[in-house]
Amino acid sequence: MSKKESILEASAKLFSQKGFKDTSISEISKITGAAEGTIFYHFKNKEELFLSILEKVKKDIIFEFEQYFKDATFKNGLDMMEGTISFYLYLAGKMEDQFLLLYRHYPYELAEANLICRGHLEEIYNCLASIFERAIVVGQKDGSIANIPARKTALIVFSMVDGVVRFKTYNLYDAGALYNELIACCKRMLTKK
Amino acid sequence: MSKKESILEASAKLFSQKGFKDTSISEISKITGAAEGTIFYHFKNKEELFLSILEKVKKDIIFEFEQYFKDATFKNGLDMMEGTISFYLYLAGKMEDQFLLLYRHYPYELAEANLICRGHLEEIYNCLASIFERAIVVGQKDGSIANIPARKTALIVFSMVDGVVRFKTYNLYDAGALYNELIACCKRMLTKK
DNA sequence: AAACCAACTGAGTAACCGGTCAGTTTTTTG
DNA sequence: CAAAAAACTGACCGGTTACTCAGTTGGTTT
Repeated sequence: MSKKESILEASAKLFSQKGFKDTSISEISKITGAAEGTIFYHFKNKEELFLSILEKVKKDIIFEFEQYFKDATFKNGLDMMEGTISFYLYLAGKMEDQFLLLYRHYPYELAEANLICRGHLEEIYNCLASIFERAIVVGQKDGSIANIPARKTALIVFSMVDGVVRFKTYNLYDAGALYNELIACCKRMLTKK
Repeated sequence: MSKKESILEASAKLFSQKGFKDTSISEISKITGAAEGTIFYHFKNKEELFLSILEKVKKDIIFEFEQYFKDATFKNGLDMMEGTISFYLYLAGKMEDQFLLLYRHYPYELAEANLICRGHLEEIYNCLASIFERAIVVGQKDGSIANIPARKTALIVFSMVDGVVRFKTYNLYDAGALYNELIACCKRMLTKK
């Protein structure tokens, strides 16, 4: 692995686990074995290093969902929603560090001043919301999901699933223990009476 | 207002809006007009200043809910749940700074090392989860809510509502625009088929 | 072998950080 | 009013921060 790659990898982990401000360049230098100067040779400054990491997170998340839907088949829209939630929870575990980065405040604070950062975040959330929305639209066509506002309901399902993942992140509750109930709640929410 | 109170007020706002690490003692000093030494006269160190703020947040949130339930009357458990969600969203707006503080990572990181911090957080979340749970239990007795696991479902409703508030906090979606749909989703989730 | 160049180095810098402390001012008490 | 206590001050300190830059390295081209 090149020095640049190892800098990206190490700082992604540190930014996720400790936060942007709490991660110093000297720490990244020590872990990677690269001199501090090397870090600034590859990245103009600390902020640009962060943006490179965020861009990778965006690409990785979108890629993973694309791969999942490429091979997956569903009985109907409701089944597709169950699969989506299930995969989201799986991914939040597999890509724990990347998700943690998105649960921190720094990206959203930076997004207020930096258009590139804002663009990455909007792409990520738009992609995720659209995935949930698509399942609802499909389900409404095949009759497995009730006639409810697709986009708004998608956002609520998304925030529900994401909320459970966050609780786990903060060590408040175990998302795994809530899995069955989460799916059951979601089904009651989406199906016809 | 005493110097100590103005230090607490100003630093609560700054810790919420900028984060713990990004708020310097000199900044608190400038805003309050208190000398830096005065801050350390009233609070042993920066961490203890934070704990004082967190304790106040805990007391305020619990007090607000107590006040609400003291005067409120509900038709049944489902109505109680609607009132609870509604009040939670109202409170998240009214006490925006205090909620923002709880959405940051610092409290949870500190909680891993500091038992007092952990205690405050557990009290807050336990209180909130119990409020949602109580509405479900009441609803199951009067028949307005289906026979579903009360505690687990309460956690899911809580994380759903909280997730929507967070999205608003991050300027991703407007929680207000989702209000009607949130209540509708919750009703479908809780009522019998 | 000489010239070239991207990759890399780490000592150095100015700014800032949380925290201390000896001393001053204000308030309370006897 | 005087003495004691509490509140307050800001210069000062050692340590850390992001970032710079003059110089070195090692592989490729001519």
